[in-house]
Amino acid sequence: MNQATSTCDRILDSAEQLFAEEGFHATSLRQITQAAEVNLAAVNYHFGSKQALILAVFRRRLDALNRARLVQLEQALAQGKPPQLEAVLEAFVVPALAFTHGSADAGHRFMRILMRALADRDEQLHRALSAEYAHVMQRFARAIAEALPGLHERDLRRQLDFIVGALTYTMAECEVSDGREIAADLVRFAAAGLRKAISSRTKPGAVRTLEIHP
Amino acid sequence: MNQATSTCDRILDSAEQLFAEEGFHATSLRQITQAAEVNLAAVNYHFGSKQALILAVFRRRLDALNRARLVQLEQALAQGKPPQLEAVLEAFVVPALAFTHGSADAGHRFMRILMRALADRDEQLHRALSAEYAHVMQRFARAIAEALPGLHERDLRRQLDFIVGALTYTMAECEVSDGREIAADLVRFAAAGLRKAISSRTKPGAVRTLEIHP
DNA sequence: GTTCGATTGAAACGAGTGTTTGAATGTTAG
DNA sequence: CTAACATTCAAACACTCGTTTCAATCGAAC
Repeated sequence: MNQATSTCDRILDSAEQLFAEEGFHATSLRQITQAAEVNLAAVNYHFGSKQALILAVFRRRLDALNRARLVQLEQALAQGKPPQLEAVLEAFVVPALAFTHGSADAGHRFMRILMRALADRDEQLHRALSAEYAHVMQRFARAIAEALPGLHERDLRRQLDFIVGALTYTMAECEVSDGREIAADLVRFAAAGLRKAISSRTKPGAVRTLEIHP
Repeated sequence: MNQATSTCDRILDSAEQLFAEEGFHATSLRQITQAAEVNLAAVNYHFGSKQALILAVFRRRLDALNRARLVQLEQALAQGKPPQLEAVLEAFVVPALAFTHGSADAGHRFMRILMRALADRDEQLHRALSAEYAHVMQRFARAIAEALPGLHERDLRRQLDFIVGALTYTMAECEVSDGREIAADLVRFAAAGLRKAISSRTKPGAVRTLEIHP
């Protein structure tokens, strides 16, 4: 509203960076406002409280990330009647490393924040996370169920947790430059795991199975 | 040294529980000492500092966990010349939910702490974690390489990260009672992913592949 | 120019933090 | 018993935290 970047945005940028580096509780408002070159009281004036700032930092990126995921998912669904499993998984994984709005490693930073939030037991933050994610996860679960008929929804939900865990941990831990390669590996890894889940679940006694991956 | 549980142990128990529920930075020494019914100064007397207490909480469980993993891995390796992939993965996954020394959900609690530590950027804690884990991970990587000849070590390391992420996230997030079932699913999931990785990497152009799971 | 609302600024508030201190207490060996 | 040591205790230390307050400043509408 005034200069190159508004006070609100400068606070959000600095908070995002410091939260990723130090954590939510370990980062003080004085660190944030000093890095953002704004007054200490600006945080409580614009956001109300530190907790509200944390949520705001979250929503800004998570909205964009999940929107990008859904867009790519629609593209995948539009291409084939029974959607290609790999295309669905790519729609979930690839935007996680490509949605960087600002600097090049903003995605990496945010993944670190996301992992902190998942590890955190903060109720309010957890509920806000679920609210953002529940719709998206359900949409992807449905798409995967279409691509892999025969997989029970209850099992599917757990497999999705595996993928979320692997994605979040790996993206937060590894080098930024390897992002694309990691995503490709994870898609392959997850696709194989999902296909095995269906064949094992439908025939639990069969140890010798045969799979064809088109 | 004196009663049913020593001061040190009571501090470690209370700290572990509170760290899992609230996080490292969000938990104060006064909360811990009050829950443990010991004097505030006891922490600094017995452990030196809060940071040292965090490391102590960690080492106590992680040592036992990784020791149990290696024992089960040796059993798996002793059974077959080329080790069974599923047996190797079980040796990594199952102890994570079975190593509970004290109360029934101690393992669940510790997984939450472990996830916090992985998310945390604290250098000292991270180095301590690597020191505990590096040896174990290398041992498992070698075992998996034996079970799956043809898989490059560089790729294997990344697949292991996927498994660690999936295990930590799922164990920390889900119900305690589902532990055994989750472990079985994760082993199946990971085994399929690893087998696909080797076949995809050796023949990168081949989209139509065939797999037999003995 | 004046008025009014929104924003920024410097300073203080009260509460909570990890840590230290020094005396009191318990425990063991000579 | 007593000396020496390890442990516990209550109190205080110096500091940082998130939040609040109130005056100063800005920007437009009248």
